[in-house]
Amino acid sequence: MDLPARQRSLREHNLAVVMRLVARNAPLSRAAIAAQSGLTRATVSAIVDELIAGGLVTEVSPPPPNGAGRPATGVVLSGATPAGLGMEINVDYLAVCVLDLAGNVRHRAHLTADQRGRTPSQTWSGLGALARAAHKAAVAQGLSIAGATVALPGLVSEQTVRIAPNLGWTETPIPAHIDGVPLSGGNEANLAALGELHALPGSEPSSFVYVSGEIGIGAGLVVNGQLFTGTQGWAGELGHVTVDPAGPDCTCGSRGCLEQYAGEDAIRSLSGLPSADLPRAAAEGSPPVLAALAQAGTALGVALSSAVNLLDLPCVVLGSHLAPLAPWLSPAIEHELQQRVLTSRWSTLEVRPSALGADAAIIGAARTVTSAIITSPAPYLASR
Amino acid sequence: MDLPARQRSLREHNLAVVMRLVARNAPLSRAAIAAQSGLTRATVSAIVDELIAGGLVTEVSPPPPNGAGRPATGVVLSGATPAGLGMEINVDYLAVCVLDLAGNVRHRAHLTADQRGRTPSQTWSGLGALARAAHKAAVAQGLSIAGATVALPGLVSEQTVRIAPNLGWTETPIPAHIDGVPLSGGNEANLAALGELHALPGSEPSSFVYVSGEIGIGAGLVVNGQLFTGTQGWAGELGHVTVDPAGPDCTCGSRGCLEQYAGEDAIRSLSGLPSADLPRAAAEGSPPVLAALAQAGTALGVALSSAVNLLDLPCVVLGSHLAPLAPWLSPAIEHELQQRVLTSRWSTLEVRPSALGADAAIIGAARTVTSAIITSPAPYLASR
DNA sequence: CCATATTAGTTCAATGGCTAAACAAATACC
DNA sequence: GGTATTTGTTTAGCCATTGAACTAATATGG
Repeated sequence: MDLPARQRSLREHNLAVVMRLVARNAPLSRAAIAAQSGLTRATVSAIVDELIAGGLVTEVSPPPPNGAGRPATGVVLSGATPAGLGMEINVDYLAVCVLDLAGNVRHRAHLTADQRGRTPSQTWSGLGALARAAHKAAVAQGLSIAGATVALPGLVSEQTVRIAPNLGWTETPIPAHIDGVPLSGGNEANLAALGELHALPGSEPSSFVYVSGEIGIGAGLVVNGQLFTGTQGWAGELGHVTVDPAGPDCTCGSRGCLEQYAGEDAIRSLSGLPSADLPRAAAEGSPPVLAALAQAGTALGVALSSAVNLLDLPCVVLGSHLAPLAPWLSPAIEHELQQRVLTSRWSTLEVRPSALGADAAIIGAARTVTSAIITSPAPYLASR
Repeated sequence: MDLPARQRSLREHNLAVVMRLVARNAPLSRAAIAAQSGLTRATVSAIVDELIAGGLVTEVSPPPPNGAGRPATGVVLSGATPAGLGMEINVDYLAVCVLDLAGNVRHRAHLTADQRGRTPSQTWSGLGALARAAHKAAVAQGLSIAGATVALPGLVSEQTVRIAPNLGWTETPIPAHIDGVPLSGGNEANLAALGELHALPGSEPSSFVYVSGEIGIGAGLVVNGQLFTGTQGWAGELGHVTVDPAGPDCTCGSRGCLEQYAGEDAIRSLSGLPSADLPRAAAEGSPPVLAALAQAGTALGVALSSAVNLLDLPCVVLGSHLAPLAPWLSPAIEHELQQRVLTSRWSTLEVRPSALGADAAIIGAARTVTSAIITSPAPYLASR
């Protein structure tokens, strides 16, 4: 339902306008902020003072003068106070990072540990230990953790993991707090897509399908800079798009699903080398591995073409275990996209590997915390 | 880019809050609007006065008193001034309707005429004649047409029809005005989905994939009450989702596309009865037609399962030529959805025929005009 | 070196939209 | 007829933004 606008709504909205401008273009002088926002210099001055008092922005030394007039003071996002804690529970590892408001990773930890034989409670406990260490490190750097988000390999809604097949989890509650910090959870592919979005240089592309490939395959969908999650947050199940209706049975109960062709186990099975280091074998030119990757690429291309036809997304980002395999998967993917996407004659379809690699999910998770403050600074300021 | 908030922004926002409440729940007293919006009675009174002065709402007689206290005056959307003109160019017909602010169809006209042998200029001219007659009829009823939208069977972006294969159009500009009224254009499936959205009783479901089936197949995607159009407005190309990667060649250059299985020509070809009245033959139990519909339903189910897995949409609405065939298509569609959609165990997937039938696109098109006024009344008020 | 032009940032009074409280209007009930 | 209740209006105060004026800090030309 719509919220009524009040006098205070003006200041809240314009705090966010200024924060977003500074986040995109720092350093920016007050006069430049005024010019770009359309607010007056008087208003911007008052807003910047409020943000400085709240520890969200800071001033930097002016650049060398390049003309007549008073030198400008630069305003940048502060690296000094609020930070976001991003975490990931995956099949083979737990990971955490602390991201400050300016987007710098201030702490990072990774624990290789098989989660498959452990109860959810044991896993949350292990993650809690990493979180405590991260929290401590952040405080030692003068940061305060404003919130935490954990990336999970499954369907997540209403603070519950509905199913994470590769962890063996069903209807598992996500704790409300971790080490005293408010905690929320999200799907790994969605959070990794958010991380990728912010790692892109400057402008384009801000629409893409991020493919997260492990045993299962998921996708994070970003449309014009916004994550698309569907009705209940369950969009992006690329791994269960039908490649061939009469294809092999899938664990989901269907047949011919993409993950039966391009999931990690499927590629190993296709190559006949169950324990191969796939990127290494591909780089060495192993014929069965190259053949398996070409087949997987074709299947990915078919499924991604359907995704692009439905969603109008001009770019495919290959993440997780698919990222190091991108050189061998991309040709087949691109070929299928070119053949099967109706709009390929008007817009160039691009396939590229993840810029953030294995850190995409934890950075994207931390980003949900910092982005919330940038997008809506007023609640944070009010809570101090 | 974000717009700065100004003093006037408060009134603009709250005009829209009130309009939206009245649109959803008319009639509503000023006191009820205040209670539901969170604004004070004093503010609501001033806002309603401004809307009444602008001809956007009107007062109705109070209902019978049912307790102590002054009787309330009801506020409803006005049927008396602004209206939207919705139009459709389809292969076999042109259609127009005039929709008032309260959602009533005040004029409707349909002209059966094959557009396939005509130039775009001839088609625009024919549509212009219908528009003039509709405009005249609206004025005679005391309405003024605030804007016009035309539904087209193809890809539309930047006031241009990029391609409409079944009309034979390529890079065809949409005129800026029609009979002196500002004109914009949109994809038929998208506009029909908007029409369906507003035809739903009360609340659920506000997320669905509307399947528009003619020779080609398109889809309008509605997620939590919002139309999803993708990066450039080209989302929803369901007809070119791959059903079988090795299937028959498609005119788009791909193979195994859904419209080769479930398009109107494809169903006729499958049944071996090229000129059959499909709904009638199905009702009479014609074996080749029933077999063809079962196959088409299976193919629709495979493609729609992929769409639902990707988009998290719990409902399928069958429109255009598929609507009267729904009783025979739905069983196979539902079967495939149940088998192939990962989330089918948590949410009930529904298949149903269009509520608006052949009028979905023209009503949805007119709705873009009236919805813009309800959602943002301030520009309309300022222009009077 | 000084006066002028220019740009950045601050100060101040006016404006308008919302609010809370008080008031007026119109009913039901005892 | 008096009191309670609900609806709708009036009024003065508050606050966030604005435009104009002012102050601060530089470059440039005579």
